[in-house]
Amino acid sequence: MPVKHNLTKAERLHSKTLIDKLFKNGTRKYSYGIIFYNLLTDKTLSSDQKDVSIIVVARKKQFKHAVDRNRIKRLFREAFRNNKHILDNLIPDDKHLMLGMIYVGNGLPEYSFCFKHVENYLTTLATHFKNQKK
RNA sequence: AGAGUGGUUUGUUCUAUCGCUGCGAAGAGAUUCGGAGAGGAAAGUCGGGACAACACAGAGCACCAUACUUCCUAACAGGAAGGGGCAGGGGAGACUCUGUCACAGAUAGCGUCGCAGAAACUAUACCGCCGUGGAAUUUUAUUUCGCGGUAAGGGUGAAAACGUGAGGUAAGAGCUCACGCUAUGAUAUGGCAACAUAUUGUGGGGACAAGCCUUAUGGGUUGAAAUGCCAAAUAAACCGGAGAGUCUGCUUUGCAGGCUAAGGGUUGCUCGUCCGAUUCCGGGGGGUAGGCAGAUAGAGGUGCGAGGUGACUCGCAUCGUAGAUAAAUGAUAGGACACGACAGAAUCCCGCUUAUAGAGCCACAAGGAAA
RNA sequence: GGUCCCUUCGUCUAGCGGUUAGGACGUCAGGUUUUCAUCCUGGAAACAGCAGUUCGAUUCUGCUAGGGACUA
Repeated sequence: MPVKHNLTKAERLHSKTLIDKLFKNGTRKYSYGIIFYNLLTDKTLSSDQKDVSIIVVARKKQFKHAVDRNRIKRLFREAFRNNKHILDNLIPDDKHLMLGMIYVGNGLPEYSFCFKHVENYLTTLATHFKNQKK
């Protein structure tokens, strides 16, 4: 069975209040120049979103050119798109998972780098949810 | 021959799979199909507009901008052509070529010109030059102390009352004259004009206006986080300041009306003007932070023809060309070549400035190294 | 997106076009002390960059770079 690799608008975080909540209350993890945030909320708060939604951040102070910021966001979105099947059917039905990624590494990342670290993070999250279900 | 510098034009491409944002079609829907999808600078936000909101009887002041002329443009601190200055080159010369210039006014006024120097602005007397009075030395003469004249010579400085020659004088001086330089007025000729040339009159110490300023011209303020509509939500909380006087009517408290006035508007100030008691102004707090419009066909591009020295304008034909809202162009695999620079739309447009690998074209050529 | 402001020793700051660019803290050297601290003396150390105006620019003007503030 082929896995779907879509990334629609509903899977991207765009509400300002939810973003503020994520970066204020979310659990934080740092690895290899990437800061990950995740937060589970009730689905009623974000009715138009799907089960999982993400946001990618590249700081303007660190990356002066808009070209570089766009590139980083695209690479991380691509990495998430190709790895999000790991979390399929693991989120509770009444909950909604928000993910945030801030890239603070030096220089522009390679795609293989992004792919590897996003995959690692998602698998750790997946094992965490599996344990919770049991 | 090549490396280099400056200007200008251009600014990788093909196939497959997965994926993103609008649009169109089909479908009850999930979804499927078709087609479109960053730049010459999208950047800086330096000018100017379009558009929108608010304001606007009027006058004065302040503030800001511009500054050789004519033209182009919707407009501009932009552009074109011309004029002038400066620098450099060529030429025996007449002259010519190239580059560059924020290029109105210093004879409206104020201010500044450090150090050095005698003196730095109604100029100045340190040395020197000349005249003259006194003293010393035995006289010619020299030295010295005063008074007066002088800007030729000296040295200082970025800058010291125009240069050369003659006259003139005690010595000198545009003090006078000739020639020249320069400022300005008048006339004539050429040019739309800036200006140029000629004749003639008057005059002669600067510099700085990217110091204040003067003159002329122009400028209402704020910018898509503007603005309009819908939905949701709420607070007439609290603090500070001002809430005065007088007249009339009703039935005492009080209420209503008029006048002056506090206050407010006139988007900097003053006058003026308008509003002016169910209070006004300021601070501060609470809620919401979603959607639609604005928003992509426009001072549009391309080609041809005509006009103009040119910027540009006119006519005809033709093209359909991003529209997101945490924000769309990416990833993987495989080829081609020069191995891909600067760099990503956020209301739109015109300019300017800055960045830019490689390739094409044009111009420039100093010094060094190698053969 | 828009409107503005600021860059001076290592840090915080003064600076009327002509200055040896001043001060404080820090730093270095010497002295004082048995030694350290304090104290005393002395030194090094800066105008963000590039052009223009001017006899002369940290100061005035333009461009570039960096930093900051405000704005529903």
